[in-house]
Amino acid sequence: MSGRKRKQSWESEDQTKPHDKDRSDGVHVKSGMVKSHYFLDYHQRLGEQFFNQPCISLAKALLGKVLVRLRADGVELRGRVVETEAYLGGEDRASHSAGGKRTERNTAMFMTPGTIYVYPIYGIYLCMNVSSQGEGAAVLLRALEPLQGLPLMRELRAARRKEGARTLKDKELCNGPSKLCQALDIQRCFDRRDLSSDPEVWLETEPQRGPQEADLHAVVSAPRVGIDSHGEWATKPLRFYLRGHHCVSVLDKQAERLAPSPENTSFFDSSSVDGRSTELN
DNA sequence: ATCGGGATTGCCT
DNA sequence: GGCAATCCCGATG
Repeated sequence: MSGRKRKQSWESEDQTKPHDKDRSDGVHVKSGMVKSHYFLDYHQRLGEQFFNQPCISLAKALLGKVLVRLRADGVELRGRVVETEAYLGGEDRASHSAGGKRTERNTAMFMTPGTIYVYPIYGIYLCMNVSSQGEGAAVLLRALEPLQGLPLMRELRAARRKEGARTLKDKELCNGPSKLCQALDIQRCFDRRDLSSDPEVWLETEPQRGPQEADLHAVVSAPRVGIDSHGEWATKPLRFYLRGHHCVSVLDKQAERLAPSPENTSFFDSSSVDGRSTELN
C-alpha cells in the first residue's frame, strides 16, 4: 500500500514538519505535563497534491487522516477523521453549489482543492468542509476521533452546554460536524483558508507505526445525513465512515448490512478484530 | 425589506 | 425519538 510509504511525492520538504518549534510546548494541559506519543513520531502534512483528487475519492482518502489545530496559546488539538460526506456541486441538488451556483457564502467550494469551506448552520453552529477537485465540490468533515488536547476540547464543548451538565465522554467530543468545529476551535474566519499552508490548521497522515487506523476498518458508504428533501440525491451513498468506529455520528445499519466492496475492505474483518464490535449492534 | 429553509445539537419525554 | 433553539443566507418583490 502506498499509504505506508515514509514519504510521499506530493509532500514538499518544507511542509512535512509544520511548527516543529511549537511541538515541545504544545501540550500544556493544566498540571501534569504529559507529552502524548504523537509527538514522538514524524508527522507528514498533507499538501495540495493530496487534496487535488475527485470529491468522492477525497472523501474516502480523508478517513484516517488527522486534523490538527494549533491555537494561538500554543495548544495543539488533534482528531482523526472517521466520517465524511461528499458534496459534488453541479447535479448534486444537496450541495450548496448545486447547478454551479456560486455565492458569497460558498465561494470556498470553488477555490483550490484543500481550501477550507466553513459555513454557519441553524444560526448557531458551524460546519467545516474541504474543497476537492471538481467545480464547486467539497467534502464535509462529520466526525473525528479525539487524539490530543481532550481537556481543552471538553472545555470548548462545555461552553455551549448547560452549566452542570454531565461530562462528555471522549467519543462525544467530535462526533458531529458542528461538534468537531467547537472542539477544535474551528472558526468562521477559517473559511477560504488553505489547509496545505495555513499555520493554524492542517491535515496530517498518522504516525507510521504498524497498520494505519483506517486500514483496520472497512469503509461504509451510506446516504448523507439531513438532506431528505433533495430527491434522488438524498439517497445516493455519499457519506463514508470507518465501520465499527465508536466516534461515528450516526450509524447506518442498513448500509452496513451490504457487503463492503473489495477496494474498501482490509485484510481483516473489522468487526471481529478491532475490539469495538459492540458498536455494531 | 421580508421570508423560508437549513450538510445540527441538546434536552426532554 | 421528538422538537425547540436560533439566525444566516439567498431568493423574491
